[in-house]
Amino acid sequence: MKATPKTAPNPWSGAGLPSRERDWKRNAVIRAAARAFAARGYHNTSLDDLAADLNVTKPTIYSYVSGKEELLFECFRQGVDQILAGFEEAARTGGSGRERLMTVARHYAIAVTGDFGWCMVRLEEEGLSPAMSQKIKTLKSEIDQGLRHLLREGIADGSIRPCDQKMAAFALAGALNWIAHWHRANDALTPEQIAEHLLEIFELGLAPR
Amino acid sequence: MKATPKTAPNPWSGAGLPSRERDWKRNAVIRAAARAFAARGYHNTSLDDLAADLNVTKPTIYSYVSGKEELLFECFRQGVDQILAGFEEAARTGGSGRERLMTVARHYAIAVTGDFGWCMVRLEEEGLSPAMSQKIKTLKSEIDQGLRHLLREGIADGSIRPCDQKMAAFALAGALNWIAHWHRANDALTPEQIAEHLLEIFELGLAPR
DNA sequence: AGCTTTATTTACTGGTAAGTATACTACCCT
DNA sequence: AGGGTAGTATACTTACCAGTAAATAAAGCT
Repeated sequence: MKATPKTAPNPWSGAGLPSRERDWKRNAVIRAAARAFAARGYHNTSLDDLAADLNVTKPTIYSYVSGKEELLFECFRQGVDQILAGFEEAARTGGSGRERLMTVARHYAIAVTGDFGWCMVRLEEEGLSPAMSQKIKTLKSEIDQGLRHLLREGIADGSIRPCDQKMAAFALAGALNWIAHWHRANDALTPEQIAEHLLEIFELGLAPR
Repeated sequence: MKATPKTAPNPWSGAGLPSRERDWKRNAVIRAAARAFAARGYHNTSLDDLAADLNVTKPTIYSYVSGKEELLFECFRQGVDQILAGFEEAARTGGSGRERLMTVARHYAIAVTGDFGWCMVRLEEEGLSPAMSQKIKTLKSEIDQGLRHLLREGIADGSIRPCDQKMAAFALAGALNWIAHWHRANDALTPEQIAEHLLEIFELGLAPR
């Protein structure tokens, strides 16, 4: 269990620390956790490991989050928030259903390749408290419903071919989530480019036109 | 950690056990492990839990497999084997690239919704021994290459529109793997039907024709 | 200065689970 | 029958790790 390379500056690095930075520190903890979970997996990352990454000891972490589960959930939520922001932007910018779907997909790809992508995609409810499990399901379902809604609207406005929205939403989510499994930070393609390519495949299909 | 309901008959249930059933028992262990991992997650399933599912004690499990890691790998491999069998069948039956892709997708969907689906899709190399990790990567890559190959051939024979094969293979694998996350055993759709629906989306695309 | 609060550490607890040494049991072979 | 062998169980060791109690240090206030 070696320390994750920390690219972002560490708030504990120096000595003098302005005091209301509590939130900033909390976020640093969450971000470091997300990186560590992505690199080593949730169960293979002990809070002592994480503390070491941050040059801090375990009880310090407990002063920012209630426990490991909350840490995981926060990572999950930050990732989901980025995706939900995509839906909001799509609603703001408007356009056809297909165009809005593209906007969402772009945000989705960025979120999924970011620090929180792993937590978002890989987090399962197994072994988590029922309350937590429920919150996660709700957020996941929100994304699913958002996709279906966009598909429906696209079909209504003629920008999307009539199709099984449930299946199409699953296919899209699957393809987008899967990016987290194969994308590497130094990949030749940017998340935006990946989103473009994937959406092109979904739009045009595999059969010759 | 309650016991997984065992639908398949348990080879220890009775008393008299024909002796050469060693392989059958080993497979029962692996299958039970796959079910338990899928239900409760790998890290949340102790070998004692698993042993209890089988009405046996932990050392017995160790007489069939070398440890938890091997157990996991066997589950993974059995799932992958089903998918690879799909490629073989596709090669046997022939047809256009697109038709063969459909054959593979059907097998894929069946594999992914089966007992070993979870292990196959969710297994990551984190925290596994390097040797194991390598074997897993190799098998995964074999599937990926198979998909790309089929896409290439489909493009060559004109049954598939020219497209980025790498991206298309990732999109397909993602959508197919994702089935394991949302499909439930009592789902209205059979794996075959799911494969049909998904492939239709991929073939025709989302844009109106 | 001294008193209070907040941030962080050192040192511990309790529980869980992987893996193992050893003993027991039952079948098989001659 | 008696000795071997495969399979299974009991009971243990070892390690790890989430979470906590109590102590210390630093910053702020009056």
